Amino acid sequence: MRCDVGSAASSTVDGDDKGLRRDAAENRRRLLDAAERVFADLGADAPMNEVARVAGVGAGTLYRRFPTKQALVSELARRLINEMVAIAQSALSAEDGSGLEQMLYKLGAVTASRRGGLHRLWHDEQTAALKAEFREIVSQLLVDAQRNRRIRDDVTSTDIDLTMWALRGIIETTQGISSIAWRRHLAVVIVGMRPSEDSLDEPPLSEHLAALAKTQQKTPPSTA
Amino acid sequence: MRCDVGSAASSTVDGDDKGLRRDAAENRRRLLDAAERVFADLGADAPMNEVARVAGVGAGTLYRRFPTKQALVSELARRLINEMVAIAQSALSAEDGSGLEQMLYKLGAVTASRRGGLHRLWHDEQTAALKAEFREIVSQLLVDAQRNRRIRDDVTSTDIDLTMWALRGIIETTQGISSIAWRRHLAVVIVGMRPSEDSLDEPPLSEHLAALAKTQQKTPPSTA
Amino acid sequence: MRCDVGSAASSTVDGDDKGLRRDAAENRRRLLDAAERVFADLGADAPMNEVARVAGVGAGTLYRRFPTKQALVSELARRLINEMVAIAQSALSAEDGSGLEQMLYKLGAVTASRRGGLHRLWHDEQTAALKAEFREIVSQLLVDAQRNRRIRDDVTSTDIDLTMWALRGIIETTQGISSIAWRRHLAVVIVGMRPSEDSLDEPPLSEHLAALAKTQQKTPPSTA
Amino acid sequence: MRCDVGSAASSTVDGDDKGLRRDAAENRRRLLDAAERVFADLGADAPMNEVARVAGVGAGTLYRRFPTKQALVSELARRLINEMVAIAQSALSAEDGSGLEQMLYKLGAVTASRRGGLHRLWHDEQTAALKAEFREIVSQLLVDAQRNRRIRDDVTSTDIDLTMWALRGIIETTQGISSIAWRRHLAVVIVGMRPSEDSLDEPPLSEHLAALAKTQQKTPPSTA
DNA sequence: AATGAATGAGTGTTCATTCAT
DNA sequence: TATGAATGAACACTCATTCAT
Repeated sequence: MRCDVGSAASSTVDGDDKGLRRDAAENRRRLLDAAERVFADLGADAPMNEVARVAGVGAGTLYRRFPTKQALVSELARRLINEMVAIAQSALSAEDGSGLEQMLYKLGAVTASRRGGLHRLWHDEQTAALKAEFREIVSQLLVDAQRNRRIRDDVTSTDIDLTMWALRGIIETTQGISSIAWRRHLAVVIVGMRPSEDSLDEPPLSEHLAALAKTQQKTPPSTA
Repeated sequence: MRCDVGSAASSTVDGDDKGLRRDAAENRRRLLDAAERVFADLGADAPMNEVARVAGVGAGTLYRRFPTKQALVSELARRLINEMVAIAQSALSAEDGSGLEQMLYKLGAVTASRRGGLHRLWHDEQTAALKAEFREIVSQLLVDAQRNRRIRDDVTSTDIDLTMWALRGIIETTQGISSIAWRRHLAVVIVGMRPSEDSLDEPPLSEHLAALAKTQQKTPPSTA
Repeated sequence: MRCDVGSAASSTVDGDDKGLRRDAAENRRRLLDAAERVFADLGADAPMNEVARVAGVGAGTLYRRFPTKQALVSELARRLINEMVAIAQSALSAEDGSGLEQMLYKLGAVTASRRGGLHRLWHDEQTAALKAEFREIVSQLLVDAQRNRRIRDDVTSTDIDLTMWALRGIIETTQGISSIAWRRHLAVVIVGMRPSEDSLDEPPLSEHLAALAKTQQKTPPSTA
Repeated sequence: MRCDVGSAASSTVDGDDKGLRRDAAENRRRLLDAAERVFADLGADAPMNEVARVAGVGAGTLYRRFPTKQALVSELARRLINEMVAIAQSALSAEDGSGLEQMLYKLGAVTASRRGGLHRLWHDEQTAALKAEFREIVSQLLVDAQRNRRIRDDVTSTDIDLTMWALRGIIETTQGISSIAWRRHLAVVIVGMRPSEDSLDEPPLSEHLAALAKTQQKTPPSTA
């Protein structure tokens, strides 16, 4: 029951093909799609030659478009986060505060269709601005959900981050077993975030980070 | 004097050194400890030579004990699951039904301390028997928790699997940022599993798998 | 309309653009100038694409004019020797026998301004005729200098060759350190060539070559 | 009439094989000799694989001994300068002031036997200390020669540097034509350095460098 | 005719694995 | 039996050259 989604990857949200001749632009898209599939199937350390082969071009062409493997991976990250931003934005139109939940389900689906080694993508430096944009929208969705009493007040937007990373963990583990196992976990998590009398006994990640930042301000940076 | 014990899986944490001379057994342990540290520090594609170096032996000795890198990694998986079994067993002694929750927190801590790329270990064929043993205990813990009204009745043991995989996803992503971020998520999940009036709108993974198994029985296996 | 003029070598500095449309001729000159600059800056293994880029043309245009990199390099050699011939000719007008010395200083300056990896150019087959022309003039200059008692009689024109190669060695080594270090060595060499009582204890290169030629006549050529 | 001197390279002056097993030490020497021959035949950008092939080992063995190509080249440089130092030292024993001249002839012979791409070796950073040692000895030889009236007083030790670089230029150009052509040029240069009434009209390199250093002290370094 | 995108063999380098000592 | 040197198949990346537009 292998599911080579394949063409689903083509409908992405990126506009950086400007300034390229037609065939070059098409090649660029072909390369990115191939990379997505190859990294999905073989993991993040799949050979660049394999990406080129699947895209049906020579290695040189791949390197003409993406000067290093890292650049290719970064571009995949950018495409992914672009998609995430678009999903989050479209969730803003929900009027009953359910936008956050809608978004999470859609993000899970997108992540599952990009089964590949997306581990380190989140921390890619190149996408900082995009991630900030994404977080901004998530914050709005969260406030909206809380105002509508769908999500408890002590949930923070870092909890949404954790949830996405959690779903990724499940998706990676259940590859080839079930492509929707993550939905069950998300259902549990959403119930856990609903207003209730049970207290959340752990502080949110944001507090850890704040504490960490404060520590680093006091101690002189080790420059290592 | 090959030591491919394989199915002889016992529930001791490090019980497979029997049949080896004392020094050889110690060598074996040293190698596994070194591998754990090296994979944690350098990632799963750390060189075998580095493992040997840290263990203080020659590469040949490492390969005498573990004939391939995969064998070494599998053995790490076995050790990890052994530890998980031990943790689960010790949680059985809780009398108020909180054993499941205790276990999850402890498993998270163990996973976080094994930061290395243990992604695919869960599906390692060699550990099937151990995993069955682990699942058996988890089932008991779950029943116990449900009998004590700490966990809602429609939670299944596959939900515990999902939770562990979710924690792994978070741990991998937050490496170097926070070593306890996963605890917050676990708190949310546990609240989500508490008896409540909110329904879980998604079927558990076990149902997917059952459906899948039924399908595969009908279709002749593709032998691929 | 290939332009492999080859043996039609004239003594003009840039005379091989005849038969090309005006713009093509200009393109050709632009390419050669670009190549000179690029090889000077980046060394002899600078990429052809860089040459094209600096020339402001596409790679295809470069390859239309010079079918291989070697062809481009050979043409640079031809240009250089053309320049050398011109310098030698203009030195013929000195009336006091100092033409040879003037020429050597000017050749050094030209070589220093072509810092690029022009090592093997001297032996390029394409320039044999030009080199013969150059040697002819050098012989005249040498005779003139000897007649004027500026150069001792046992100096041969191969000594002038050696001197030029020596200057090239210095120029290559002192690149970026000093662009005129070679002048000092040339001054020493010229003093060494002045009539004096000190004997030159080594036979000139011409004798080695004569001996070599005689040997090869006896032994049948190995056809390898 | 190719002359694969070959084994002449083995009698070098280096003692860095200590701490290696016998076979490894032999391999190391084999690799250096092979590198010398390969770089001589194919130029400095000969493939590392070719060096390994000629040495009769795998690529990995070459890289075990020399972690980068640069390291291999540097080691060749070190061996060469070591030899030069030894030659210079042995020239110190001449009692009539002819040591400098003896040294130059011997250095020429050594350079000619290392026909390969020795261009950049002289400026290799790793050998600064060795070069200082060499220069120190050359200074002594020069003073000695001047005291014995064999060399004029306005010759400086940078003139000896220039002479060596000049010989290298000749040797590279005359490869395969004559292996001793450089001797004639050296004879001319030595006569040019003998005490005479002809003045050297150019300042020595040392003055250029001093001027350059002074300039750089005044202008703030451009950090480029 | 000019362009520059595409090609693919080749380069330096790494690392799982083998084997002589 | 333990060692670590040797191996050679990859891998990321480059560049001379070709060819569709």
